[in-house]
Amino acid sequence: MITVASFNVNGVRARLPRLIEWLQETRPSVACLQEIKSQDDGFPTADIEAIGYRTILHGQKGFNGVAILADGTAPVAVRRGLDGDPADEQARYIEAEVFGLRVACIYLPNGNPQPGPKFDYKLRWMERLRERMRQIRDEEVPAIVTGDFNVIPEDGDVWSPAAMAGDALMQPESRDAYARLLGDGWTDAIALHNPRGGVWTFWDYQAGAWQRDHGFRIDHALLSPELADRLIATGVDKAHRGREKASDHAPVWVRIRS
DNA sequence: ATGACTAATAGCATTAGA
Repeated sequence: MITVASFNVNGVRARLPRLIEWLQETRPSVACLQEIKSQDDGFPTADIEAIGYRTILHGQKGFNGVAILADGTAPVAVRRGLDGDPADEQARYIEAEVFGLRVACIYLPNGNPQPGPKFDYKLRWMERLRERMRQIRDEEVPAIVTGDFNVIPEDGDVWSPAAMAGDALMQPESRDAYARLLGDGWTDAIALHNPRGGVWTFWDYQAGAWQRDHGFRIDHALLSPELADRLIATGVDKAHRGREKASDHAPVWVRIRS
């Protein structure tokens, strides 16, 4: 079996003890990290190699940044960044081959406040992502696109649709763009296994959101048709959100047949 | 009605997050 996990760590250096213990406790085959907030130079590669993981990165100073870790083997990078906007310098996409899978790790733009240039950037980025995902789909390979999508797909994916109504994460334009990805043949693995919703992957640091279970589902795992057939299980490592100095996201994972 | 909290920077206040 192969487990592919995704974890928005909200700063890899600030999160290093939590990240190391999560890797050791759950031992995913592949771990996709977002918001490492680190350049390649500052990434704690040695600490991660010391527990048996190899890393490839698309880093950036201060913000964003994505990485793919693999247990005992080095992921082979396929690309960093998306086509369609040469001026875009934000590190939000990395894609690799590992364990016979194509794995894309994404950190989709938040888009707040909306309307505005950040929301426009989000929607453009989603169209660029769609183009790449259509290319991957057309290769007919077992593939997973996972990470922080910053989209609440349905009202059942948020503790209070009313409280979040004005947020970029659940605007109709954001949801429609996400739905188009699924319409191209990708399967939302966590939604498939939780059809009634009510599963959260993010709880804000503010207003006691964790204690009140005021969360939403924005970290997703999308499977190509060739991989969806091999899906065994999905999960959210919710308990890790409640630990000391936790990220505001919990890790999510899918387990597939080898 | 508002704000709440956290991380990174080369800024000890500001930006960004979601």
